[in-house]
Amino acid sequence: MENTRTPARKRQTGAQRARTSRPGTRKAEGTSRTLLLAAARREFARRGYEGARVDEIARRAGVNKQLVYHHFGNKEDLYRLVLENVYTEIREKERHLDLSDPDPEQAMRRLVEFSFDYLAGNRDFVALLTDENIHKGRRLKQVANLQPLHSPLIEALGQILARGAEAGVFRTGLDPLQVYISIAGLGFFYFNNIHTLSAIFGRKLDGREEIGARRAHVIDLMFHALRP
Amino acid sequence: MENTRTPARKRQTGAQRARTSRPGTRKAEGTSRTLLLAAARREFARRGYEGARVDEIARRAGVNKQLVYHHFGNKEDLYRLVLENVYTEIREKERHLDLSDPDPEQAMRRLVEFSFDYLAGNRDFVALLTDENIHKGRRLKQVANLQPLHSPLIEALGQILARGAEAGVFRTGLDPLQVYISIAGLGFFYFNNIHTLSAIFGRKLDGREEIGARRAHVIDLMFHALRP
Amino acid sequence: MENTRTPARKRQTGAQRARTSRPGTRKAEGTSRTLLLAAARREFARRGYEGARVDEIARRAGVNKQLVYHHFGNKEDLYRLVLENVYTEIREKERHLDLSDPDPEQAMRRLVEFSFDYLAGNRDFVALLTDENIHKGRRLKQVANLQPLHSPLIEALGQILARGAEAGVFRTGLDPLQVYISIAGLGFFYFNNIHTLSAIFGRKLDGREEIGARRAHVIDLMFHALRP
Amino acid sequence: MENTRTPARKRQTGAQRARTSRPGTRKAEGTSRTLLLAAARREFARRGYEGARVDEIARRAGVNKQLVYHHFGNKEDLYRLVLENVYTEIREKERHLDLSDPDPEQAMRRLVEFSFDYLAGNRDFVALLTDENIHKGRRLKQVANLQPLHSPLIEALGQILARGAEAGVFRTGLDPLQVYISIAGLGFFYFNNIHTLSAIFGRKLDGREEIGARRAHVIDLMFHALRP
DNA sequence: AATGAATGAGTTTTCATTCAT
DNA sequence: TATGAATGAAAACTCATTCAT
Repeated sequence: MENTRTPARKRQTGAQRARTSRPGTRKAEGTSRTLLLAAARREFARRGYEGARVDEIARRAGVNKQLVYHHFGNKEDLYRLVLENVYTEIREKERHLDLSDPDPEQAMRRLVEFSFDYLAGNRDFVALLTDENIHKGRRLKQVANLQPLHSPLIEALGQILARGAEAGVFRTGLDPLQVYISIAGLGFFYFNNIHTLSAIFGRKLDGREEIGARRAHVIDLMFHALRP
Repeated sequence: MENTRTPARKRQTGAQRARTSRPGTRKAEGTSRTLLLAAARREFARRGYEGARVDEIARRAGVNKQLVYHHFGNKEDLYRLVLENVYTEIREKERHLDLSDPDPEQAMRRLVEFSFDYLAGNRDFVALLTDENIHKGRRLKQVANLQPLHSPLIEALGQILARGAEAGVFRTGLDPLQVYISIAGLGFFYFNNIHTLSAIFGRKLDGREEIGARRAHVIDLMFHALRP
Repeated sequence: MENTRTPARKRQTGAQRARTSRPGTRKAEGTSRTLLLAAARREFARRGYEGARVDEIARRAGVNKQLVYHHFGNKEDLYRLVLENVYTEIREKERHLDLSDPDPEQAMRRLVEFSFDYLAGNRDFVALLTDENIHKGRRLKQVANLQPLHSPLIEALGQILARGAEAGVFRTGLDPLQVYISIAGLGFFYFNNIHTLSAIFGRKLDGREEIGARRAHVIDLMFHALRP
Repeated sequence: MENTRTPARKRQTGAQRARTSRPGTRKAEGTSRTLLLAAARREFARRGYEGARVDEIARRAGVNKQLVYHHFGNKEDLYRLVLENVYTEIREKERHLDLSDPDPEQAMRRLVEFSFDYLAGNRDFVALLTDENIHKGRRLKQVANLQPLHSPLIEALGQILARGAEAGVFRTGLDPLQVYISIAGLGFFYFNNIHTLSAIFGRKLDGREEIGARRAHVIDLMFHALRP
């Protein structure tokens, strides 16, 4: 009854070729590609992978739809690339995050604030992450070089906790991974579920003030939770 | 070009009518409807609204596709009904949750554990909630009788916090809503993002043991955070 | 611009229904499927697999294009089915061909005439066969139950040759398979290449008279070739 | 867009020289054109006109796709040129075929062998011819100077038959055109349908030995058929 | 002569939904 | 209540061709 849909000649045209572009040769070099990537990110974040429309991505980028296929091969490859970029971006940000402050509380505050502020400012990231999880992370797994991505962060967090414990400002016996997930979760859930939470509690949570209140609460909560 | 393909509340024909079935008339009374509802819930949770297929829902329920339309009108109405059911379900559970324990710490523990365990045991709920948020909660808003749904819970939580503060076991000045969101978020993020977190940290978090560790951490974290 | 279906030829189901209606079952039972199959056969024969248009097949069948996918899954599966049918058809015809005439010359004449006349009357078969060969028979190989298809025919031909040799009317030492291929080839090439041959020799070969001349020549040639 | 029939025709080489970093070397002279023509022939033969891809032709020739349009105008013109070349080629070969041997049997043998061997060695020709026929020879008709192409051959064959009849080695009353078609058909069908025949009879016919057997059979058959 | 970027016009395929029984 | 057949609208994707350099 069902049709065996064979992609058959899938091909990964364009995408590969376009990646090795040399700047300077053409003035519009990479422009349409960049525009498309940005539009794709937005569309995928807004509607999810299935809900996103290639047509709409092209329209938003202001270019012809076929360029999507020319540059990225197909919808799924484009999605994967967006995912990869989004992760690379946050990784870069994290890398530039100075957690080596001699004061462990200061370092911790910086981490918690960064985590919250990044999510607040990059709702696309939240949405993409979430949609990817609905699909069981299938596509993310196909993105290379991700495993060692956050490990340094966890390590840094472990050192902060250790230094804090030594200094007597943090309690001991905490798993850095769990703490990291908690820090992330306290902000993530708020932004991810901001619409249903608003609906259920009859209180629009998306305002500047409300977000500020949440931010304060998260910082406060974490610090109290880490006290010895 | 907006793709609002389905004129929102097109009609709630048939569906509503069918709900009030008279018992005793047919042996399979309500069966196909129930089967469809369960199948729909699973399919929507697994693939999101856009990714879900009406065909697949019917197939999973083992009935003819047309019955979907017969019982529920259309895909969106079915989705809304699933959403409503899912919320009604957790509301029921919460209602039966006894938070009136004279010991505020006991009551709090009960709430935190319930929150975590419910999410752990109802991944469908997590997924549906998340997908609904991707769509900005549009559909949830159309579900009636939801606003006052969780207010009692927030109230109860407020009382627990108050009693705990009075008893000197919790600190004061905490916004019950923020606390509630934190409790939920600490578990929700873990389950919602379990696939990407597993991929990124190279550690499968979906095992019984790992979930247990997370549960302990969440309880521990909350209690430390609430200490005076 | 798609096939704006004019109400005029929207469907002539009335006539069709009257033709194949069986009381008790569904009126249009299998009708659209049959119509599509016939249209597909024609379209594939006329344009080759790649040149054929699903749109056109549906238009010719007088049904909605999506029925193609409903009934056959996709273009390639439909093609495969057409191929299978075409082979089944000739197999049936061959099966009913009585080659057991005690007179081996009579039997041989029957075979040669049948072979030529079948190709003359089923240009679709010629075209489909040829297109399939351009694609290296890839699809035909996927059609089940084809290997033992013509073996009986070769066997029968072998017996005719043997009986003829015994009776002194045919020479000996002939490989039945080669003879079969020759018989088929003498007609096939003519019909397959009728257009280019006409162009090259400036003589339209597609007329009734020309075909008759070719037929006579083939029979004559084969009989002379088989003489002792 | 007119095409040049002379393969070695010189064209402007300024830009070309600029590209090949060594001004003065004309090694690439006309190369891309020739490469494209060869690639096109192969691609058209392998996939048919509709199945052939301009992209693939350029890729196989190792040049930019736009050169196809630069040199040949468009896909169809390129196809026509390939067709023309292919015919010119066989015409050249036939022209060099010495059929004036005083011994008519010798001349006939030469013709039959040439016909078979040419098809055996130029499968591209077989495929192109066949595809062209699927399209009813439309394009071939547009190729100039083809009508009188084979007439000399038919004439020569007529003379061979006449001399043979006179010498008592061939029978009389044979139409040279029919004989020619038979000679061609006996080989053509074998090569054209080699894949489906192999599939149907479960015997791979593409081996050196099998082809040799077919060759012997064809010669044998023709000579027996021509006997008085 | 040569190229990479871009595009218009299809083409297959998908999918929610309705029809007729 | 239940079903198989059919369909409209749109989706992803393809491909020959042109543009600008």
